Amino acid sequence: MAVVDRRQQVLQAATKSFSLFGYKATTMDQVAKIANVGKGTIYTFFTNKEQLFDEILRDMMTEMKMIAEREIRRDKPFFDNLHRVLDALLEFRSEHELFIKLSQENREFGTPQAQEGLDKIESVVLEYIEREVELAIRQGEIKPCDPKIVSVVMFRLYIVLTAELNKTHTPLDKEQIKDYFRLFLAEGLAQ
Amino acid sequence: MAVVDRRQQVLQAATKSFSLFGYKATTMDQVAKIANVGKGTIYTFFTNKEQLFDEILRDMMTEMKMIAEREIRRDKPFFDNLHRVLDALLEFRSEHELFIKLSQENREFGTPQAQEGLDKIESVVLEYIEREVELAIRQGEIKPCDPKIVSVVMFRLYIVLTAELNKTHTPLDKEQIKDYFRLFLAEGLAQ
DNA sequence: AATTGACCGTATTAGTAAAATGGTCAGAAG
DNA sequence: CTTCTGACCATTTTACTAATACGGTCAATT
Repeated sequence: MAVVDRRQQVLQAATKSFSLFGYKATTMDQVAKIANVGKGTIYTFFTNKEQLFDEILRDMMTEMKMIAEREIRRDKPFFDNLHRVLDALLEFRSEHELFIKLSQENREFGTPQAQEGLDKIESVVLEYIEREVELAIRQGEIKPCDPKIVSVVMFRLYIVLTAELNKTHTPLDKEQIKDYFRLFLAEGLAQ
Repeated sequence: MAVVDRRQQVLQAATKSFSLFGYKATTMDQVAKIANVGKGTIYTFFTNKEQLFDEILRDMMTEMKMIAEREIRRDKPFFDNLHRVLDALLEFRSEHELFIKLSQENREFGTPQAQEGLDKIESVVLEYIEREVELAIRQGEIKPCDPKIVSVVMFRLYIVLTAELNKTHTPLDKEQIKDYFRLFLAEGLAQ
């Protein structure tokens, strides 16, 4: 069995366990067991638990970035691109599971590593959105505004529509999420 | 000293303590001391700590409702009223202090009573916004949409602009908050 | 050379005694 | 008699300690 395979096995097992049980409740013994690997093997690829977690987050963000890049057409309007990226991201439930589990762990236990992980994801996503918003402003596609504020609002709107709303409301389907994104961000409520 | 005065003293002292230290860190001995009252006196007006807390929340919500009612002119447009109410509410820092302390307590310690209190406030506010949004839809002032979703989004937008943003951004002043409220809710970003 | 799991020191949890807190009420104050 | 109070009680929370679990290592094994 090649080296890459074992490394990948560990990575997959850890991703599964972090998504299922969160950071704290995931033990290295457990990861080794799921990966069908001796515990020591993990430490030939990753210096420690935190670094393993970090690598998973990095991979997740890389994949999300790839999804976004793949959907963005520079010749198309900003809101077209936004909806296409949104659409593609909404298909990737696996990324969301880890994100949602970390949110939950952070709320319930306040695990610092969960908080740090979420902050890292958020800052990367916000940076990305911010650059796109800046571009859209320069190209006159959207009104002049502070990209920092707009990116935060867009991100929170995404969280509200995909996750928070589900506590009191039946979950929205993909089309509804996109419709409300358009309503609030593009058109506004006013008749 | 009249009965009402003592009751009011207790209420004021408790509000102060809850706002300053949160629910859990507020002891009945402390409230009695601040109010210059024997501990037993508190229990002549309030059955227990939770009920005292509840009454304070109720008072707070009543005052917020009064502020809203005072600003709403039924003959004026929806967004006019929205901005006037927002403006008036943003002036009342005292209400916000308790709200912000409870948010913090909930995040840091997960005190159940803090969570319950916040939920209560949220549900009352959401109900209020929902009714207003329904009315605005019926009068054709805003586009047809689910009032439940719109009220949640409006509430979260308020939280983001007044509180969450301050972690990474210099706090917005009242005018900026109103501007962004208009931008996202009324007009939309699209040129 | 790559892999492993028993092993080590430290961090977390469970268990318990001590302290603090919510709530009561007999008696003091008016 | 009515109002108010703080010492008192039962229960919860905290501080301390012993037991367990965990992250990480490395000599032995494949």
